[in-house]
Amino acid sequence: MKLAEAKAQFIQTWGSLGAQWGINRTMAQIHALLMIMPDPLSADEIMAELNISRGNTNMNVRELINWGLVDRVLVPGERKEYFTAEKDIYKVAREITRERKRRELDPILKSLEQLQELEGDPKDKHVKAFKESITGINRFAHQVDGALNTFVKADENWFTSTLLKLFK
Amino acid sequence: MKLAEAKAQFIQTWGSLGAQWGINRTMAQIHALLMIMPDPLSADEIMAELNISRGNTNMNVRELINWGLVDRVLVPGERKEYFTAEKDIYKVAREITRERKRRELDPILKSLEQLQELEGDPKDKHVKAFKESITGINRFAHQVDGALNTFVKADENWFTSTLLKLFK
DNA sequence: ACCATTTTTCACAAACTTTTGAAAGTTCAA
DNA sequence: TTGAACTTTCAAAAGTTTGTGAAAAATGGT
Repeated sequence: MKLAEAKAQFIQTWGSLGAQWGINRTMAQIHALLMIMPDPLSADEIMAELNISRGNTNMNVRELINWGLVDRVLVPGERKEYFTAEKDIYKVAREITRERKRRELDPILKSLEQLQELEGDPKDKHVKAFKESITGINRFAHQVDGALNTFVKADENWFTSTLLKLFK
Repeated sequence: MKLAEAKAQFIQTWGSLGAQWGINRTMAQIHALLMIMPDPLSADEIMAELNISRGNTNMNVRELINWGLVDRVLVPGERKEYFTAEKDIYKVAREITRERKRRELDPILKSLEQLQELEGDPKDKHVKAFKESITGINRFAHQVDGALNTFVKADENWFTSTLLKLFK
């Protein structure tokens, strides 16, 4: 397989992955492109590589910067802005986890806490079933929250140190 | 908070959660409804509770059955079909994980294996950067695959006892 | 201050997804 | 075999998301 072909396949695979995860396809493709490029790219270069419009490029690059996945790079003596992506996939995974947790899990935890305050006859089987569901989901959500917090805070050696603990 | 209100809030929260995760909103709402109801519901009852059409109900209930999240229940002496959802959230999480892994992670692993076979001058920095990216992502993807497999196969107490200890 | 270059915005168009409801299909008891 | 009860299908409508490109705004060198 040639580089150009492999690049195209990777960009397209990462793109559909993003789409399945509720992330805009173009955003994921720009991210893929920047991850495999050794040097930063300008907006025009991204437009040319992916065949997308200026507006689209601008919007999605900005969103990637919001997520903390892409950085602006200023090349001395150049007016243009360049963009680059974190290449360590573990760091990328942690950034994405942190951001999704904040946007998705945190609001759910809040809603679940509220729902615990349900008043009603505990002998009513509808009330009972509801309370049991919410309690179970809440407990699970807190466990996930704890695990994700640990992952987000973990440093590079987390996996290694975890393995060590396992074998003790 | 009254039961009806709490129910509505839960259904709507679970629904947006689903939407963010690339699952159809109605499908997630039907799932939420069935999780909190003590007894199975018929298609007509689902239609009435959620204010949706017959076709929509049918389509999404079938999809939930495909995912293994909802079961058909036949009530003796009744012609109608009833539907019920698994109420143990850990089982639900495992079903969803198994299904999403199959649909999403497995194809990515395949694509990554292919991309490892890239030929090209190892001194070319583009080739070098690409290979390094793919190798890192591939290693990470395999770790995730392993972790998810363990989770999917786990029994009810695995999450609490093992994972929690690991992360502490 | 001016102008050339670059970035951002935004109204609209295109593509895609979801929902509806009526019609067709199936099932089963009599 | 019939018809009432129920389920499934499907084409069209509604809704949502994404992408475009031209215009406006910002920037920085002279």
